[in-house]
Amino acid sequence: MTDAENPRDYASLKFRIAERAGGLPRRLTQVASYALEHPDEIAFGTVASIAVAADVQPSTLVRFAQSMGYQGFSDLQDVFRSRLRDRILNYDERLEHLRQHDLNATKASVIFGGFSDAAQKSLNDLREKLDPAKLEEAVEMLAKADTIYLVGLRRSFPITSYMSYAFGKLGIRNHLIGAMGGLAQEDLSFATKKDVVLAISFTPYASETISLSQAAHARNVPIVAITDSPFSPLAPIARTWFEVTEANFEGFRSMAATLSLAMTLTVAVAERRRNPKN
Amino acid sequence: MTDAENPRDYASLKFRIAERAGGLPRRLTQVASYALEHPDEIAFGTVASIAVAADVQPSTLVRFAQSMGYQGFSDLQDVFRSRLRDRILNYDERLEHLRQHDLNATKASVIFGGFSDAAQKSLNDLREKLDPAKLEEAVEMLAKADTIYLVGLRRSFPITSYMSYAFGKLGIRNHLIGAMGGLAQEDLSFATKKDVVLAISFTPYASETISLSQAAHARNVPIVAITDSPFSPLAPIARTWFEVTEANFEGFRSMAATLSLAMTLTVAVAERRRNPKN
DNA sequence: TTCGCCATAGAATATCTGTTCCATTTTTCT
DNA sequence: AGAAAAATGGAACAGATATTCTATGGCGAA
Repeated sequence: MTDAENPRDYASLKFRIAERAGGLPRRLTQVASYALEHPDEIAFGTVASIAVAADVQPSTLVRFAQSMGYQGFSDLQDVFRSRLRDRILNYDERLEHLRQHDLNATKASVIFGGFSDAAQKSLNDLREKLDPAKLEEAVEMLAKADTIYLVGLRRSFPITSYMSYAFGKLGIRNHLIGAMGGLAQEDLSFATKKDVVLAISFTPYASETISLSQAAHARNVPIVAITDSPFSPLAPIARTWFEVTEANFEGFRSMAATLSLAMTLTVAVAERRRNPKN
Repeated sequence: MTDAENPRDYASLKFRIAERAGGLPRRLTQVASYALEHPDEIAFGTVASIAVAADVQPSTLVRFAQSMGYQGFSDLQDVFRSRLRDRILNYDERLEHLRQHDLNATKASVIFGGFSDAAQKSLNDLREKLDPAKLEEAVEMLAKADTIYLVGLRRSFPITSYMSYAFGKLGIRNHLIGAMGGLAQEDLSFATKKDVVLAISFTPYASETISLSQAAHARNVPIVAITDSPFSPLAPIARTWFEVTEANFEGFRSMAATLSLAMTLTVAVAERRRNPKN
């Protein structure tokens, strides 16, 4: 079985694992998937600790290593360690690697680079200017809300739909407005001043998002907004609002920063509800 | 001596070593300089092997670790290892870290930092391992498709809903499956081999996404998949698939990398349709 | 010098580590 | 359904590991 030649670098090993995993016994498959998912654990852990984490017997780990063609677990572990060594050590090589990639870069991979850059830049921007006090205020409002109404259309809809999903999982009552049905108006008209509207809209502001928010505002429903400019129609009516300017590539704006903020609000609100005040 | 709180991250430790190295006994100074010069030896080696390499006694290494405020060598070694494992810091570690530098860090802003780090890391990971050839193949398939069926539920739904929106704006015929209505099966059953299914699913794979994709595959509809492991049920049925592993913070996975890839596919497909072949 | 103190070397030790082995269960094939 | 083969769990074991301990060496102060 030991093919005499077995992978000494992580990439080949990963390939071999993926290749053989199909025809492997149950427990060994379990190890295989754990290994690919937690390579760092394999690199630094001990047989015992990994066994616990992967929920198998220590002996299974050894058998797995052997079935991949190694003499024992330690042998296989070396490969996982080499991955970490190489990664940090050759930072220069990494740049070189990127530069080479650029040479035979396809159109699509250039686009990917562009979007990734835009995402990174957006994240860095928001990190610099996000005001913790405002964040705190928004979390407080949302945590106290009876029901959270999520308003976002078009480009913002993925954000609100994510929040709705996450809030749902966390057991926080929420209402996703303007999904598909179209009868958004109806839903939002139930909102009272004990609820909170979280409105998300960017240039060019979807008119429905704005009119819905304004209507809610007219009925004294407090509003938290995420938007991209002090001139946004959401700014004047929101009790607190965040300015998030996403970088764009070829006219397509990133959503990374907004999403990061959305996740933060979601989790922080859940956290606040668990231990209020503080 | 043990200052009760001693560095748990490499940067702070490095600083402390440099700071104290001056007033240290001969042998300990020797260890200090060796440690700073060969950090990965410390991370990977054993007390015995490092002792030989640094030309000191094993016990000296232990004394060094203790003089830096750690309980023993293993304790100090953990810090050197943390440098290599690019794990996202968890909430407690982050709080601890910020306590020293940034005093007015609120709970929510700590969370925001965590999500931003997770997003950045995910993007970097994907940048390194995304294969341009695969990307090209997927773009080609999608560009030739009659209709693109977008399949993604739960956590993946924001992604597909974004793509549906963007494709729509670009005039590319697409069908968003499993939105809200629930009659997803119906929609997808119209797909033929001239269409393409773009399926997105991550652990734990939403059963409906999987069964829909399998049904389409059985009818010879080509599939492009975005998933997180070679063991994903989407991998074997997809004609081409992308492995995207998002970093997570406190159990909530980032979506930044997936989104970046999704935007790339969208724009690249539109581009390809405008100038085909190329 | 002589004393006292700290640093060091190196052996001793108790713990932990990877590996092996065998009985038991599960799967496969006839 | 029964027999053979494979896979698994769990304990046993030999070797390696980090740490502790003690004797020795070096150095400054009186």
